[in-house]
Amino acid sequence: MRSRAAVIGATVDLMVERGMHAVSVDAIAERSGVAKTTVYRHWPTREALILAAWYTLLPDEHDVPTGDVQARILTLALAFARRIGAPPMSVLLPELLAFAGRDDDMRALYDELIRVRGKPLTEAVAIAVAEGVLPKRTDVELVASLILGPILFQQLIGRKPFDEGFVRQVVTIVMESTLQEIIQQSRPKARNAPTSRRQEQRNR
Amino acid sequence: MRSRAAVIGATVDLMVERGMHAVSVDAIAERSGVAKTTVYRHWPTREALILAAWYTLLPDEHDVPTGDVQARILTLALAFARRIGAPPMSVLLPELLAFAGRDDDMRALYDELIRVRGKPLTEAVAIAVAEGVLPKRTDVELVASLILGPILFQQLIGRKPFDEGFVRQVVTIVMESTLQEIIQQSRPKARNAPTSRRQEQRNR
DNA sequence: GTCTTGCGCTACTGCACGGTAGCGTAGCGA
DNA sequence: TCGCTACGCTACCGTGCAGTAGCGCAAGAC
Repeated sequence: MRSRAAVIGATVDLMVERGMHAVSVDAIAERSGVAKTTVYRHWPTREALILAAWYTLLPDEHDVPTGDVQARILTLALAFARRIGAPPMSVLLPELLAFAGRDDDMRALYDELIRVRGKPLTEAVAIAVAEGVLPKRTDVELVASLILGPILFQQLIGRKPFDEGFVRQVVTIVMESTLQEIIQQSRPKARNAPTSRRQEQRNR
Repeated sequence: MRSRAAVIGATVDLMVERGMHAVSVDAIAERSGVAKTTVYRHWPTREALILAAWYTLLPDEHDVPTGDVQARILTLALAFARRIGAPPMSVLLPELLAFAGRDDDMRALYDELIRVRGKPLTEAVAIAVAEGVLPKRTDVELVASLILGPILFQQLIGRKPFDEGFVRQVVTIVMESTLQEIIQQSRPKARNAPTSRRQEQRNR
């Protein structure tokens, strides 16, 4: 049983270095110093091993930061930025995303990751609403997207390094926006419909 | 020369279906009805073929929408949302992102994609600034991130379908925000520094 | 002592894949 | 008619890789 950790560790390392699809069991055995046969004694297939390695990367159900809501939201946004901006996540997240579209197990793993990672922030936003920091009827999910989206875009798409000032700025803009009446659940539930046409020409 | 198009087409199809890394030359030959040897007469290696197929997916330097700036920005945001929300991009973008971190050719391809795709929006935002729709000294890149980020987040990370109302809402919030004094190039250039500490406690 | 657990090692099968060699041929312009 | 271009086809090589078989060994439990 003492070989499991070594194998999982080597697997994660190799996934980051070469990509999930390019990790061979032979390479894992060599890197970990564990015999290939022993690897197969613990996991039935290569896929199962990769999946198991991935699950060790999921966070535990959490050390939520303390302090007032504003500070908490900022802390969570900074943590998110730091995490997706550096290995292993900066490398593995796109791959996981790609595989989640094709493999059911990876899809389940991904959903779990999003669920666990997303909860603290949406909860914090909900508390902000409850405490009156954000107006009633605020669309919690929308606010989360408005905060995390730009950070994701800058770092993952723009490949810019982590920038604390940028994160602070985004959080401030979203939280302080006096147009928050718009950030509400008032829009029609119609998804993908050409119907919605409410807030057009508001040009000055 | 009449076989090139068939080969490229089959390559793109297979990339979407199986992922870039899982496309074999044998499969391409079979799918396209072109002999494997002929494939190698046009492209020296598998990698070169994959890259060539990718380059056909880049947009031409553009049909920029017309109309006033506000409408133009909205149109561009909607186009972005539609594109990344559906195949082939919904599947291929994460893979390209992953490979761009490891392969120099893919990196160059990716940079080109971002450059061509990103230009119209940043230009439109710049025009909006010039015309006074957005305040002077607005940080153009920041505004672009604030618009595209949430859309990307919703669709790619959240795996939500395209939602026109959502896109409209995001654009409206960013464009109409009266806190736009903050959306400016005033923050220090210090990247990654623990220095910036300007807009903390603004709690009410 | 002996039994069990966990592991190492060598050797092997089967297969998919990248890439090449060699030969044949349909079409087209001069 | 000649020759050139673009292509098809069959066959092949080498290699890397998933997964298996079989044997042996050390250490702790009892």
